[in-house]
Amino acid sequence: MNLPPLIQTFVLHFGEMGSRWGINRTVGQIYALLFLSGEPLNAEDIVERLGVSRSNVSMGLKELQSWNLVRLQHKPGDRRDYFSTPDDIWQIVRTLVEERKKREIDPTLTLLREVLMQEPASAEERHAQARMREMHDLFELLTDWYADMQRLETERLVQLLKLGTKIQKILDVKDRLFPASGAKNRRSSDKDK
Amino acid sequence: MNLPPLIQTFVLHFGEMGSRWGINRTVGQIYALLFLSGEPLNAEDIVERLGVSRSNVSMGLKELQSWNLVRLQHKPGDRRDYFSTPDDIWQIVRTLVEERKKREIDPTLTLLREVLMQEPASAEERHAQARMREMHDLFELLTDWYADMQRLETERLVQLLKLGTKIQKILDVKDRLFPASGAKNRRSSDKDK
DNA sequence: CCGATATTTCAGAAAATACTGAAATAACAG
DNA sequence: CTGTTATTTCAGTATTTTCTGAAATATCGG
Repeated sequence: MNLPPLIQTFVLHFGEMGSRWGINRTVGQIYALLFLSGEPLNAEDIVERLGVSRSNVSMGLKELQSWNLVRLQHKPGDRRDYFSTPDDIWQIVRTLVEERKKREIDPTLTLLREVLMQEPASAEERHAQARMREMHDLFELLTDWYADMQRLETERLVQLLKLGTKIQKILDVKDRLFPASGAKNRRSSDKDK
Repeated sequence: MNLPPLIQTFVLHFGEMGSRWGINRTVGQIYALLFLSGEPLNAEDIVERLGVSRSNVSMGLKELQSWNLVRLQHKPGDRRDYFSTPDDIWQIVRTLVEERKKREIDPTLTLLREVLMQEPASAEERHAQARMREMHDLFELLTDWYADMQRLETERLVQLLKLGTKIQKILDVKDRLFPASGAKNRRSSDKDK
C-alpha cells in the first residue's frame, strides 16, 4: 500500500468497516480512496495505491457501480475508465440509503406481505403472524417517512435535522392549534412516565 | 430445521439477511425465532428448532446478548437460561440503532477527529482532510439528531414520523412566524427549483 | 463433597468468501 | 485486419468465517 499516512489511516479504517456492512475490505478501501481523491482515478492508479491485484480492483469497481456509488468518467484522448464519487456528500448518503433499502427492506417487506396473507395453522403461527404484522407496519412507517425525506431538498433536510428536539415544541404548538390531527396516534396514557 | 412453514420462511429470510449485516446466519435465525416466539426459549429449544449444534447456539446467544438484543430470564424451578426479545418492537429498533452507532459511527468519528488534528503534508492530504471534515460534520449532524430522537417518547416519535412531508408545511409556517431562526442554514437560493 | 445438569470454550473441520494470475474479450488506432 | 491497450472473466488458491464435537467449567440440590 502506497499512500500518504493520513489517507492510509482512513482507507484502512474503511476497509475494516466495510466488513461490518456487506462489502469486503478491498471494496471499502477503493471507495475510501475515491472519496478522498481530488480527481478521478483509473484502475491502475488504484492498483498502485492499494497494492492489490488488477482483477480485484476490476471486481471491486464493478460492485461499487452496481451500488451506484461511483461515477464512470473519461478523459479526452485517454480511453481508460476513470472513477469518482459525487462531490456532494449528501448525494452519497441518499444513494447509500436508497440502495440498502432496495436490497434489504424492500425484499423483507415483500416477504412479510406474502406470509401475512397465509392462514395460520396453529396458535403459535397466529402469534408469529401478529409479530410479523408489527414488523411490517413498522417498516412501512419508516419507508414512508424515508420517501418523504428523500423528496426534500438537501437544504431543507439539513434544516430539519438541525432542528432536533426543538421539533417537539413545534409539535406542541401544532397540537394546541389543531388538537384533533394527532390524536389518533395517541393510545391510553398508561405508558406515559 | 423443525418449524411451522410460516415461521420457517421468516427465520430463513432473516438468516440470509443477517449476512448482509455483520451477523452470521445462525445468529440471524436465532433472533428471528425469538422474535416470533410467544414465550421465552432455552438453548435446547433453539437447537431442536433450528437443527444446529448446541455450541453454535451458545455462541449465537452470547453474541445477541453482547448486542443487548435478547433478554435473559429464568423460570422458577428450572435453572436453564431462557431468552426472549422485548415485546415492544420500538425498543428493538432503539437498541439496534444504538448498538450500530456504538460499533460503527462512534469509532469512525473518533478516527476522523484524530486525523483532522494532523498537519497535512501536501495538497493531496489537504484535500483529503477537507473531505474528511465534510464526513465528520455530516456524522455529527446525524448523531446529534439521532440523540434527540432517541430521547423522544415512542408516541411522539411515531407522531413525528407519520407527519412526513407535512413537516415541510409546518416549517414554512414557522419560517413565516420566526424568519430569523432558520435563516442561517439557508444559502443563496440558486439551488432552489 | 458428589452427581447431575447447564453452559462455555476451543481446536479443528467444513463452508463461504476474497483474491490472484492467466486467459479471454473488448475497444480502439492505424 | 492487425497490433496495442484496457477491462473482464474465471478457475484455482488463499484466507476468513462459521460450525461442530469434545472437553472444560460452572451451578445447583442434596
